[in-house]
Amino acid sequence: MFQITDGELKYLNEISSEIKYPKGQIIFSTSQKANEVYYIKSGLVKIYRTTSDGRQVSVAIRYPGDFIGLAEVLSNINEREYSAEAMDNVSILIIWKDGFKKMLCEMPEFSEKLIRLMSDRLREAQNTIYDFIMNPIQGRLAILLLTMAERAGDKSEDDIIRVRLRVTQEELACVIGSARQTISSLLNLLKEDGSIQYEGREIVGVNPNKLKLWIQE
Amino acid sequence: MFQITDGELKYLNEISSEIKYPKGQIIFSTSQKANEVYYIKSGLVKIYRTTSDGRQVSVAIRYPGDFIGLAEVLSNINEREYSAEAMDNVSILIIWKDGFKKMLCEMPEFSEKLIRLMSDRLREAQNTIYDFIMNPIQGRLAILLLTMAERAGDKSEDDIIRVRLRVTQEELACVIGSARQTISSLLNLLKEDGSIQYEGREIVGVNPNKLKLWIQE
DNA sequence: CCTATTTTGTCGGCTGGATTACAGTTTTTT
DNA sequence: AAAAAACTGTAATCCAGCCGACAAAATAGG
Repeated sequence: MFQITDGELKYLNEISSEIKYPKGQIIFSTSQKANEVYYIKSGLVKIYRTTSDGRQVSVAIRYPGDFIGLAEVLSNINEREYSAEAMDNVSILIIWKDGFKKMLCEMPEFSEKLIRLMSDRLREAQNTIYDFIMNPIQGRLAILLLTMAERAGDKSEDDIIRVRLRVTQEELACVIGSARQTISSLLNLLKEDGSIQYEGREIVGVNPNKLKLWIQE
Repeated sequence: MFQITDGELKYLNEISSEIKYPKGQIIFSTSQKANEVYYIKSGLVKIYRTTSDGRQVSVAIRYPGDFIGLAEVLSNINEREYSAEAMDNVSILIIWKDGFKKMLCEMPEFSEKLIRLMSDRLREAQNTIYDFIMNPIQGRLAILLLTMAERAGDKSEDDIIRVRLRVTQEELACVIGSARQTISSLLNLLKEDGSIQYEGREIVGVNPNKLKLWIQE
């Protein structure tokens, strides 16, 4: 998928400043002015909206190497539609709109790549919609854990992916539109089944092949 | 949102050929080669995938003025991930990949607009995900009818939107991930309520304000 | 115009998963 | 180290909405 080149990263570094957000900190939130985009150097970020009755609904999780806050800036929308929060200690480059747009003009290959990036994200979002329709909760959870592991973990020699996912059940529930208690039982089910290695409050390994058995295709 | 200029349309006409598809005809389908994009001149098109057990799941509906088949071409994917079917009698321009990419190079403003288009679509898809999590079936149905009316209907002097939506309940069910029978009762409920005007098998008018009362925000 | 096919209405039964409730556990704060 | 706060496990209850079944209506096709 999308990979930034060294040259592009160098350019980015010049026009941006690096900020570190501790776990739980809000990076931007709904209806703020959308004057900048961000590039994640390390850590996980959740994109979500808070509903009128106070619940959170997440529509995506972003990983190191991802841009966030792009959609509003590229659509020329003034206000953020979603909020972003650090799920970890996160290190981020903040890039002002004008600088970013200038970069797009000066580096046409980057601009081309950005079309591909947005296109990839659209396909990803459509697949999420598809998965929501097709899969009951276990399936959605399996898909989520699988993608999180693939993007945040290291493949080891056997086909188990080693990770260190410190995510609360509440957070998982928000992403797949479910209740915390349901996640609790399901995680233990997946653990028994050997689909995931789940120690204390941390997921430390997932077995993709076993997990996939839970997913409706 | 995205609007094509006369100049762009003229260019498109030169590099494309027009095809008419009767209702029900498949325009492209999953795992075919993705060598072209399409521009809808008239009619509605559903983007969907057929599941292993034969059901259809729709992830979007596209309207006149929309491109379809873009994501695979822009992501440089070889095979279609979704299928497209004419929901009406549809008139479409078919534009070959090479011609389209050439157009992107020759018309940089168009290329810029395309980024905005993909960005709009991503936001739209994210909102769909949000709505799926937040809304029970009535809400999703209300949202669907509202967007269909807004995009395929004409606003009349009062705030009722006049449309002519000949869509089966089955098709609506596929889009919101529900069962046909449920749609049947809900449509009649919305009709009684005055949210929609529903005669025979056709939706001929919707009242946005009343419909919105069914939607969780 | 008659027949075959597709679409719609309706109605119980059944169930996945939300909700409520509370106790136990781990982490953070003081 | 104690107290507070945040997170997790489990169990009982309840209901939105899926499913199956079938009759009625509309459309299409010959």
